[in-house]
Amino acid sequence: MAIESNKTVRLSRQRETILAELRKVKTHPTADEVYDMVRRILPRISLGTVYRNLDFLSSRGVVLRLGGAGTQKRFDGTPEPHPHLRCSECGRVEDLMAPIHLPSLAAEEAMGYTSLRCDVEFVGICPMCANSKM
Amino acid sequence: MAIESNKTVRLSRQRETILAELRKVKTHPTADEVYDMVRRILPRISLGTVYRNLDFLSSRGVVLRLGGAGTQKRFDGTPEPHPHLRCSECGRVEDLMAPIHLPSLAAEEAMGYTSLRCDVEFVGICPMCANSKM
DNA sequence: CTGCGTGCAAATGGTTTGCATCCAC
DNA sequence: GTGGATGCAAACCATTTGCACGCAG
Repeated sequence: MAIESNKTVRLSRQRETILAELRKVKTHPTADEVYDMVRRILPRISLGTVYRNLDFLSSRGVVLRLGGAGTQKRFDGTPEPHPHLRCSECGRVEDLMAPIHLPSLAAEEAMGYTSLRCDVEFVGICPMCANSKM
Repeated sequence: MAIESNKTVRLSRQRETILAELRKVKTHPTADEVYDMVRRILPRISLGTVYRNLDFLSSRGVVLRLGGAGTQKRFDGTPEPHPHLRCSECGRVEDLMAPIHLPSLAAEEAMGYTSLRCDVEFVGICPMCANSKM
């Protein structure tokens, strides 16, 4: 789980395609959705490979793995942390357009934690779900 | 999934105990850990009941369900949103002591979302994990 | 050539659910 | 007495993993 940079990194067609597809969209797809997107290009790719590469890419900071409130994890082709807007009903996640002042922590407030980054997520009900609820 | 307040709410020994135990600790236990805590008092309680009640309580806003970056969900006996500190290695979650200015969103920035709340989570490596890594 | 990456399928593990029974109101 | 809540166990479903083969370097 630690950072190991001493292995040869290979650029397979699968890995390449997964990253390209993820960067192509502005949504924040689940692994399953990435699988669907990539399968249109590489029909024989397996879901396991998608998971492995999404893991690989996010552990290197190339993409962002969004933990979030829902069950499934979602992935973001933009590696810089930025605030998200999540619908608690349908689980959809989008980028927040309004610029937000990201809170940061002084060293003496971090309680000894290192490599700190900050996740900000606004959770609410999206217009579509608000409609279908009444 | 919508808010329904027209049903009789019953206070079972199990529900009562789960809430009491959750409020008793300052940690943010997983459902499994809550199960262990409550089982010391009600040995015959089932894990399913714990999940059902944690669900029930968090859907009513009595406790907080922390989505977070890890796999398992964690629960917080304090219902008011407040920033958390999560270790990316061991998954432990604690409250952030330093007061943080919680970002908020003006209506015109919310992109039509309603019932907005803001989750802020600092993710880093806790002192214990930092040690055992080298 | 080497060994990292893949496809496939089975295994895992947290969470949910169906059903008969129980008990709070 | 009645219907919400429980215990138990099976079902779910996203994610992970073992293994033999394939291909990038």
